[in-house]
Amino acid sequence: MGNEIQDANPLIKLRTLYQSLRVSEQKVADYIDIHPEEVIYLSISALADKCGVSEASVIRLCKVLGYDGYQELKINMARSLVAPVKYIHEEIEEDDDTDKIIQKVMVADMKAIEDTLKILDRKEVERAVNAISKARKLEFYGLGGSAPVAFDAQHKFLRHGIPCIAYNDSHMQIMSASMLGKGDVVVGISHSGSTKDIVDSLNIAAKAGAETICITSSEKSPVTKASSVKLIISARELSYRPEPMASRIAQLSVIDVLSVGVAIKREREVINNLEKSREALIAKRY
Amino acid sequence: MGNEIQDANPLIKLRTLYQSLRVSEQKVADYIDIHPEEVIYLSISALADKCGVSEASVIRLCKVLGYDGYQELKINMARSLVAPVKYIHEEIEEDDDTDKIIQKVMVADMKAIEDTLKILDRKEVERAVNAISKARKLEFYGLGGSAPVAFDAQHKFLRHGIPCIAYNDSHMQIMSASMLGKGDVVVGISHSGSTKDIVDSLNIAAKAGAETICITSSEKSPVTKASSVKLIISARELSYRPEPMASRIAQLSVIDVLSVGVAIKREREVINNLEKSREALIAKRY
DNA sequence: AAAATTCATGTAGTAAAACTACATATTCTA
DNA sequence: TAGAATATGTAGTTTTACTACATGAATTTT
Repeated sequence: MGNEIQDANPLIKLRTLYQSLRVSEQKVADYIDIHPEEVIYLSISALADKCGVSEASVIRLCKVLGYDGYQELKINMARSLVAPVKYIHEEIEEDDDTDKIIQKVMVADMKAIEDTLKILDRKEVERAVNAISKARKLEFYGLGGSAPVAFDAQHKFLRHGIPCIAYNDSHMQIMSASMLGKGDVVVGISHSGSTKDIVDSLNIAAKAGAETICITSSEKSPVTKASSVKLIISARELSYRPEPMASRIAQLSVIDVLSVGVAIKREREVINNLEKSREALIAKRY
Repeated sequence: MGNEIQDANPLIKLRTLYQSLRVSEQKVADYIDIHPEEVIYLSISALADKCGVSEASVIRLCKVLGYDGYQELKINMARSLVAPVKYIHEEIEEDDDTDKIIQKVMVADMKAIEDTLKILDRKEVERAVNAISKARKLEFYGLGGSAPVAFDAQHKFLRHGIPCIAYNDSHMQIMSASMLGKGDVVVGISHSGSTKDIVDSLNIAAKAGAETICITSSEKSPVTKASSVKLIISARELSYRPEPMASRIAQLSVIDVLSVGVAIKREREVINNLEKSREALIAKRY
């Protein structure tokens, strides 16, 4: 082991050194150049055979290229061969096959997180984490597609030992909001930022003295106006899907961020609480 | 040579099969997971030594992963390693600042989707889409952290006009499962793949004649055994968070895929149904 | 042009690596 | 606690990678 040039692309080296190679080595070089994909699965004897030369010549070639032996050549061949896949956001076409659909949908979901990562305001995240860490009571409000996000959040924070509840019933939301007070925290989740019931509940909660946080895709919207902490996510939806799918993924990722942020803040208690709930769940498993 | 799965990323395979590995194999898997760069230059005996197991165990691991032997594993490791992605999965440290936390958590979430994209079986997706498209009745079962995923799915498919319900109550799941019949479809969601109640419900549903689909991170697990269609997701969790977060993101992305897949299959009706439900919601907005 | 020298290549042998079959140990089950 | 099933290691075999050397071809020198 331990060669300095070992990370250079072997195929390129092969070509640059070609002229200085002996005839038998050139035969091997030729074969490798034409069948790189095959070579990485060949043994030295098999390759020598295919090229009509001796194993020794193959080894000599490896050394000339700067490798310690055939294994190292193969490994470096394999490394250089991978085609780095690029992920591009693409619209779904009606005649896409399953492969295409999987690719496009999942890439859109990834990009939603990537885009959100870029625009998410660090200061706002910090403010949200601080508020939640100290919360007496924590509530999540979501309707329709945002309801599962709210429940996901509830589940995460419950595990952290924070008194927490999620509502997807607008009446319950308003009722509960009116009973909040100082030190309580509400998180309203609305993709559009214009869900009337959520806005109402946030306003009521704020009036009652609670801290209001929103997660939304719309920077200037009724929901952001009604919130003191604004977590803005970004997601380019596939136009094929007229409803927000990618943004829900982004919302959940933001929940993850809050969850970890809070966890770190409450380190020690949290570790204990997680252990407790995990133990309680073991009986539910095989 | 000649294995069908050989192009899947071995590191990802390692993780999806981890739970089904023997202890000595897990030791090797751990080492590979932490030192992938080193392993591609190690001989089988050196690796066995470092892991404190026998060479035979290393070979067994290779075979479990679907390779013919250690050489093939190494080659495929090398091929998968090159991805010089700008986003790198990194563990959370206790003294990370907000910026770092946001970055690490969201990258972990993105990677979960990326990894899942790589291993998700196209054929299984197709089978799931076909079954759901024709389903008389569609049910989603999830408990704990998987419950929000089930509800998210319910929401999506309801919008597509498919009779659909999600349960996060194990009693309700079993009851409902027993009342299913031919033409009905059940989707069981379990990260670990070992949630007893979900497995029971799936078995009952299968006995009743329904098609059973699972979404899980564990390729060989009670849940996959109980399902005729297996959707395997991959997610490397941040060790800081002892519960699955990234995998839930991946699960949701798979739901998105199914949703779009089904939508395309049911093109015309779907568009109409979406219009209807959207109109019905407009009254709820400003 | 023959001898000497250098260089290219293959042969045969060796050490190590990869793999197999089996024996032993461990764990699970009844 | 016996028996079965499973997991793991041991020891032996085959294959691979590599080395040292021998042969032969090409080139140079006298």
